[in-house]
Amino acid sequence: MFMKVLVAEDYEIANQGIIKVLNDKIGIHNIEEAKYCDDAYLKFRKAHNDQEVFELLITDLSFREDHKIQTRTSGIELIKDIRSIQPDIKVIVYSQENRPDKINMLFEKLNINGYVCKGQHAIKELVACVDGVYQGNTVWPPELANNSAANTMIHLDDLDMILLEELSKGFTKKEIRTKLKKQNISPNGESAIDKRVSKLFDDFKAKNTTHLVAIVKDLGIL
Amino acid sequence: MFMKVLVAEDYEIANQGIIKVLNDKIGIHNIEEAKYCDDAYLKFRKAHNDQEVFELLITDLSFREDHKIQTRTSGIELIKDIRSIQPDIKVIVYSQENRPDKINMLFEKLNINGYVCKGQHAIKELVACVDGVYQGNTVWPPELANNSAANTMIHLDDLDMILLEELSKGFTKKEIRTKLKKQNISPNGESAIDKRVSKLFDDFKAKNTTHLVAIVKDLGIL
DNA sequence: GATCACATTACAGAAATCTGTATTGACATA
DNA sequence: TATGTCAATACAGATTTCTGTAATGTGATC
Repeated sequence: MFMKVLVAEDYEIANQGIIKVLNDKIGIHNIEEAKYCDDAYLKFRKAHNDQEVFELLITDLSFREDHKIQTRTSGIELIKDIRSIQPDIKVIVYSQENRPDKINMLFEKLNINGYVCKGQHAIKELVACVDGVYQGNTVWPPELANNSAANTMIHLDDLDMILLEELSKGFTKKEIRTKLKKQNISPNGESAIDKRVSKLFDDFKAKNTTHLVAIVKDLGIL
Repeated sequence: MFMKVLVAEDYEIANQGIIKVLNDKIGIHNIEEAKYCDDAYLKFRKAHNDQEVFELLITDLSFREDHKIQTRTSGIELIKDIRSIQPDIKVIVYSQENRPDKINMLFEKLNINGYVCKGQHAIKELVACVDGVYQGNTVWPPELANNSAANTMIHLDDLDMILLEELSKGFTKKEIRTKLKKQNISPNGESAIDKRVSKLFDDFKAKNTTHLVAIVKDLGIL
């Protein structure tokens, strides 16, 4: 089993809960906790420098902001930063998030190893997840495993994401086209962009750009 | 002090945490708990019918959905339903939400008596809040009390909310105008609507409708 | 009653959106 | 090589957005 684990979670109670589960149900005792992303990153760096690396990171996604100024404000940044130094570290996300698109994104873009939804059965799920990840598996939350949601999901490529992002920032399609040309991203023709956006309308059943952005915001894609 | 309290919160751990605080720190022992809004409503109704009314409701805002089909899915509906039967019941919201606009809305529209943010100092805040509410005060979370945020906040009236809502659903301004006329909501002239939306652009520093909707979605106003 | 401030309304025009059709080029397959 | 498919592109138009100006109405104040 994992020998050394880092837990990043800002709510003290949840943090202690995770540690207790790792202790009692799995028998992991070498655990460090952090209430802030930056704090977690520092502990990770120290362990890495001391050649006593963490084998598993369990982290929340959203960290409440308070008086302490943080350079990292979300678990996503934390994961990216840590993985850039130690690519083989296993990562389990423990979060409130239950939107399929977003969870899917975590597995696809960040290559996380497991996901546990905060909720009524979090303890059982967490134990199963840690076990599974230790055995080298990718552990999806039960709500999404074998679920058509992940398969029938609308696939958005980088250009789609750029378009959604820029549109939500209020840029016109002409402005976006100019930006794309500057950055040598193709396609960047007028009609190609129009068609892409129209396809997004179809995918999300949106009536117009405003509706589209509202929908993807609700889905948590943006 | 309050003699009978109803706690609605879907996470068992948090639920127990609230009860423990009420027990240990305030000395309230007649407490009922509910993990679902509907369940909370039923317990409320039963107590009301039995003439053993609750004096205080402590509720979360968001309730995770699971296999049980619920008619009420948010604390907001629960509060409205309960207040429609027993208008003088005191209500404290205990939630993750930390967006000033939304919290402000709870006080203004729902007339809640207190608000406690889930977080690092929730215990202390909850105790102070229950005390304050018992003394007849309205208790804002410390982050917002005496804070300019509440005062400098952009004031949105019903029409503003309708416009934001309809725009986010992808309706054109012409369609919205027609709707407003049908429902006898004024103003509903072309230019009045245009001007309202333009004012929203100014308020939220939005470039266009799409940008506006993205901003208010991020702020949680929609 | 006169005046001022303010909100609603009407109208108008430039810009952007959205939806078509038609053409071109790249690529895989027979 | 020939063919079919798909994406990118060009172009066009009808609709909507967004921003002005000007006219009208309403309510408060002197």
